[in-house]
Amino acid sequence: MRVDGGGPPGRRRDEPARAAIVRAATELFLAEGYQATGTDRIAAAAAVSKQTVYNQFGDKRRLFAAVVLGVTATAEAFGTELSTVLAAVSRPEDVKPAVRGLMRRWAAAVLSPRVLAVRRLVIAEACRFPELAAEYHRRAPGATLRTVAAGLADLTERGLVRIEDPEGVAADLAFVLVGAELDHALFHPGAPAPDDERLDALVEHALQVVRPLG
Amino acid sequence: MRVDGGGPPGRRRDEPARAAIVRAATELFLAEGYQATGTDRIAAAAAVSKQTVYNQFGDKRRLFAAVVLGVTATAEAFGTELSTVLAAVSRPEDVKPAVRGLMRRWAAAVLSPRVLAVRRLVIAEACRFPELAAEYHRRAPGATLRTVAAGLADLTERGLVRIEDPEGVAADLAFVLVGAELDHALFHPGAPAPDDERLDALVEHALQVVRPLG
DNA sequence: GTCTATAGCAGGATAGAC
DNA sequence: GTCTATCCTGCTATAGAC
Repeated sequence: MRVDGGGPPGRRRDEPARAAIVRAATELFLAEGYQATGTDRIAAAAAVSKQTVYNQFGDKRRLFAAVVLGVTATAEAFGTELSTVLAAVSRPEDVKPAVRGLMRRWAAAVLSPRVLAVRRLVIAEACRFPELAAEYHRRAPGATLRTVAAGLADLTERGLVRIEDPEGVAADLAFVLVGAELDHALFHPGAPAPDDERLDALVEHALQVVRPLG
Repeated sequence: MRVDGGGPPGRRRDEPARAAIVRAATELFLAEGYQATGTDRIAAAAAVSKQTVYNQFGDKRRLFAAVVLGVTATAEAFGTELSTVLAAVSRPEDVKPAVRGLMRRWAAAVLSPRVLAVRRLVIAEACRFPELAAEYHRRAPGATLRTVAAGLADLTERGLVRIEDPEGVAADLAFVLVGAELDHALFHPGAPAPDDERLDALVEHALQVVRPLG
């Protein structure tokens, strides 16, 4: 068990180096890919020496793991935001607006250029980093899906909606909502993200198709 | 304009070399990825010299393009099969079994290990080969979707079903059918393909969710 | 822990004989 | 067109001084 501040005072000084390396590596990996990004360029972008990278992470694979697991933090933050929104619903007439807003932010997040780039990166290296890919999937898209399912189950328990299979409905909702756009975007990097009108249309369409919420 | 047989007789003899190289490169790219596969290993696997690879394709990028466009042939064959099946439906009571069979084969194809590997490969290189990725998407998943939409429109015109938005229904059908499995499989290489029971369950679920076909 | 310098190796692409 | 042999560049990872 480690207690913050229990170590020598100088120890916290090396965190900026690690953080700078992770930040630089994240941007480069997302832009150029894992294999095409040399440790030289990562070190230069982080303004440290190449050896510092190896001292901090041991090898390039572990740096990659740190990068991938690092970007899941935003997904976790998004998940807690989702559950907060759904937990705040108390009247039946508030369900629909809340779900609408939730889906809109969900779609915008999944289809954002950065999240798409992360998906491409992890999928690209899934064969070489199978456990890492599985862990990313569990932490990011999987966690969001489970959060939405839990929220729907909670709404059902509180009598605000009537959904028998929350996991199934959450999955249907997700893939009717963003499936086509996500599929297209993965193969069209650089294509513009959906604008506000498009996002609204996606939400309306999904609510129309997935009956228990329409 | 080129006429087959118009060239010197010896010309057709170099097609086996090209084909062998494409076959070998396809297997290696799918298994190891584009960047991780050296031209040396491709040449060895094709039982030709490395120089022959460069004589035939100029550089590695063009070989990659030949590989990716080559694997779309099976998708095109699948598309013609789909339209044949739907065009053969003549009685209203034959629609549902035909659609069921179609969806089953569709799901099995999309979730097959080989097609998944192709998806990972093309997505992995989408940033470096944007036009190629777009062309693959147009020829393979896009073409299948358009074929299904055209089939649904044809069934509607012949009064066998009543679908107002064939493109939309085809897309919803596709992503409710395979969206979750596809998403999971892309991040879990080596995971077993869905068995027959699972495929049947996917089909039933999709038919239940997408109303115009249930 | 951090730097400069370098080992060791594999990659894509080419030269030149046949 | 096909082969063998080679060039050169870039990579990951390490050595050794401070």
